[in-house]
Amino acid sequence: MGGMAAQTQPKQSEAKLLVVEDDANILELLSASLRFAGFDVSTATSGSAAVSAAKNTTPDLVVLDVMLPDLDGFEVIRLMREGGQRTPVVFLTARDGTDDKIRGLTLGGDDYVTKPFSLEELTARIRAVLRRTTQGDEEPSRLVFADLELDEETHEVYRAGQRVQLSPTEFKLLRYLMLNANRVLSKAQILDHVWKYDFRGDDNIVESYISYLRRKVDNVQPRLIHTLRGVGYVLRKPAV
Amino acid sequence: MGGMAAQTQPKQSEAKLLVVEDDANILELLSASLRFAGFDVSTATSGSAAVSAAKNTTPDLVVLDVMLPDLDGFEVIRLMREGGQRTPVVFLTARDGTDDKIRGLTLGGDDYVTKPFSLEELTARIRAVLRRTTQGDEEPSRLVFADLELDEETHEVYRAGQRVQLSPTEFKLLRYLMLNANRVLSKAQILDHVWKYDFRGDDNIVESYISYLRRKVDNVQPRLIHTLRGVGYVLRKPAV
DNA sequence: CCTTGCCTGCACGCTGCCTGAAAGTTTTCT
DNA sequence: AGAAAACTTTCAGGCAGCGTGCAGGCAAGG
Repeated sequence: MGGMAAQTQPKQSEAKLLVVEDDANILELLSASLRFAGFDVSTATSGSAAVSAAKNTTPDLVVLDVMLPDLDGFEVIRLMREGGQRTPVVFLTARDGTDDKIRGLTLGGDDYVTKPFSLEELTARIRAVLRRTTQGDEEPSRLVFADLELDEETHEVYRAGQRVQLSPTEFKLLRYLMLNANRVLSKAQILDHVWKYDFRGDDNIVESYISYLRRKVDNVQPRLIHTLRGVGYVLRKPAV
Repeated sequence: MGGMAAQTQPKQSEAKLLVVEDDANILELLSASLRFAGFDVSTATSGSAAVSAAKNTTPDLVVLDVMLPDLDGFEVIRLMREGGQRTPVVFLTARDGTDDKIRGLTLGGDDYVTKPFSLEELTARIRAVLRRTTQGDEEPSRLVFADLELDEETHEVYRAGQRVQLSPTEFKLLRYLMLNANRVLSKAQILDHVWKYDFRGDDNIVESYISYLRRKVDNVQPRLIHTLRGVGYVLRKPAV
């Protein structure tokens, strides 16, 4: 089921990202999918390379693994900002026990995501940080499709004006559907984006969550979540 | 239905700050978060640099480490004021010894914070000093959300008109929640802002204090402190 | 009619969260 | 200074919500 599926994410983008990660597999995963999402991505595989890359390319945001072979993430940031750069950061951190270093990562409008993460989650954080730190631009945090509304900041969801409570996975799935409204998404694609990259389960879980979502947010007319047998799912208004 | 969208950081000011600190990590911590809080921050890493920076940039307030490699903080202030500047100061000081000298200086409307400090505490002091020294501005010292009131100067808290006694940490946590009302705060974020930067404990302490706060200030309807499982906490009026 | 893919109820185990209580620390009082 | 009180931090038990797999049933398409 692995395959990475191509699609152009709608908007918010053209932002320049610098992705810093020493694990080649994860770096490839990240740069490929962030490019598809519409970002202008450059990469580095060490802290010192990251610092000089940041000087040359002046990215709008840095995706930065805190655990690097040479410098750690904090040093990288300090050096970058010593040079007068105010670049916001989304840190990548390991989730394991001895995570002493996981302090101060949310300061200055920055944020972090723990490994393993889902691409949905990472891109959501990136969007949120860009929204916060890019002034004047005022990218809305509220996704709207038909009478369905989802607020990325407050995690509130409404259908036909009614508040609906969603679990974290339900929320991520719905956000992914809404960001890709009118686009058909295969189960493999959904699994690749909404579930963590180390998930080794079965497609059926997507069916389950589609089912949950239908019960909670698609129990009124018009139906918005549609099944395309043998192909996937799509969020769209019924055919005219 | 939905909440009121878009809030910007409590940015009380756009006030110009000069931050003087020789430890690179702490300087980065301070400048990043004070900038995000809406201040216009410039920095210096030595006493002599601070004096000339103060002459050039004429800050509204100086955040000043008393222990510096060349001059100490008192010298810095003396030189600055010899030049006719009467800039207010928030000192950063180690917990031991020289308290006496500082006590004297707080009489002029200045204040001090002992290391290690929490960002909540530092920004609260900065706001308080600016409030005192900036005339006419009339920044209120009283935070109000629904029937919850918190006075930053007297440290009094009321819920539904009833006086409530809070411990220092409870007070700081509630103030942080109120300053960020309607914004979802992760436990990591709360830890980063409300607890001292050298705290090496775990998230559970945030849960404990949320629990204490609920018992003291959120034991009546409507409930204002809400848990978002897997995401964080938020202070808001219940959904419509 | 049969095949294939999808839907959904159910059950199990896990995770995140809440809270009481104990231990450790700081502050206040005498 | 010593004792008492207040506060902070940790630990552990309990609980509800959640993620996941399974299996029986249903619908669509040939």
